[in-house]
Amino acid sequence: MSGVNERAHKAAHRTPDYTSSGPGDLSVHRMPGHFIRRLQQVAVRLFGDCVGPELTPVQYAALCAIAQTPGAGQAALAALIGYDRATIGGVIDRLEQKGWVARSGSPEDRRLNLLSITPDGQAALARAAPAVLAVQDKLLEPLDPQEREAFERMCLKLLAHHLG
Amino acid sequence: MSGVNERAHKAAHRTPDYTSSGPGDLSVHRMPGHFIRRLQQVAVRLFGDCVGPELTPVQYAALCAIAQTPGAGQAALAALIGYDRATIGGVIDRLEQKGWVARSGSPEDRRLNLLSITPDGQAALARAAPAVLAVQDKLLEPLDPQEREAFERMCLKLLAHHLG
DNA sequence: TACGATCTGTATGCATGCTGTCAATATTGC
DNA sequence: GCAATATTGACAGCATGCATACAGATCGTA
Repeated sequence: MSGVNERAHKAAHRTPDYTSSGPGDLSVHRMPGHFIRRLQQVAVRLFGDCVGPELTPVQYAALCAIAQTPGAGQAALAALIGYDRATIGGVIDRLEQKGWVARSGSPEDRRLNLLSITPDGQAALARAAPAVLAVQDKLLEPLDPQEREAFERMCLKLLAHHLG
Repeated sequence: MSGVNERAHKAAHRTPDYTSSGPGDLSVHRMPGHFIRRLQQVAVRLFGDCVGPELTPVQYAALCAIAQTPGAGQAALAALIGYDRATIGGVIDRLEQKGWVARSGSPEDRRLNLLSITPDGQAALARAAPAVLAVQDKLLEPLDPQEREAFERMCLKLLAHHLG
């Protein structure tokens, strides 16, 4: 195990939650919102462990979306992956700084920053893809195939309800 | 619907994901890690909508843990709810600034900041509790009782595997 | 008892994330 | 054609989160 998020991880080892909390527990440890928070924490740590520090989950999602939707503006990109317009700016900044993404103005609409992936960006994406897929597998590792299918189906159901 | 996270929420409405993405989609929209990320986003937005801006999810969890574990230091508190030692400091700062939490040194171990909840903090906690419970319910609203049980069980299974 | 290992809180730096605001630019209604 | 409106990207501000490093304090042990 790498040192990513070592403190929070070690900390979690010291709590008895998640393995034996009793039915009378009214604290945060019984709340789905807290589960999701901790799962997000786990997923980010796994991503760092498997993919490495050169690409964050957010940057991967953005790079992926840019590759699949060439010529989109920042707002359109944010819409695609559910980010905020204010957040995506900094993400693109960092991807641009690495030379993986290029901004170019649009002649038709001078407000837009048309985004495109560079060859280096393509290479980085291809390099990271296997590890990213491995993360998804490790994440759901303790679930059997039926449970995985059910988990993903319920996640999609929740997202469709709250976002759709 | 309140205006919390309006931009990302409106953005999400414009994407066809989560309702009709085809089986050949290799993008981020098929990845459990991305689902969890979006669910976390939804949960935070629901929390803001139901509880209000005076208490964040993180602050609620911390306040809750302090109320249940009086006399714990910051590191112990962080371990209880899975935060980082470096993060909890700022959270406590803000709770202390609101007058809901008090720091006091320990005579036995002068490194420790013993944490305790104030009467105002107790009141804030009691005020927020119903809304926080409502958030959990709204979050899993689209799932029937069996699905909710299964979802929570699988979350706990995942967390026990990755943290335990 | 001295000393090294460990623990605690803090500070810094980086990366998300969201709110509110703003200027520039398009679009629409009249 | 022009005024009201909407959209876009940028910026400031606040709140997580984590890695790293540091100083003070404690603990285990030789």
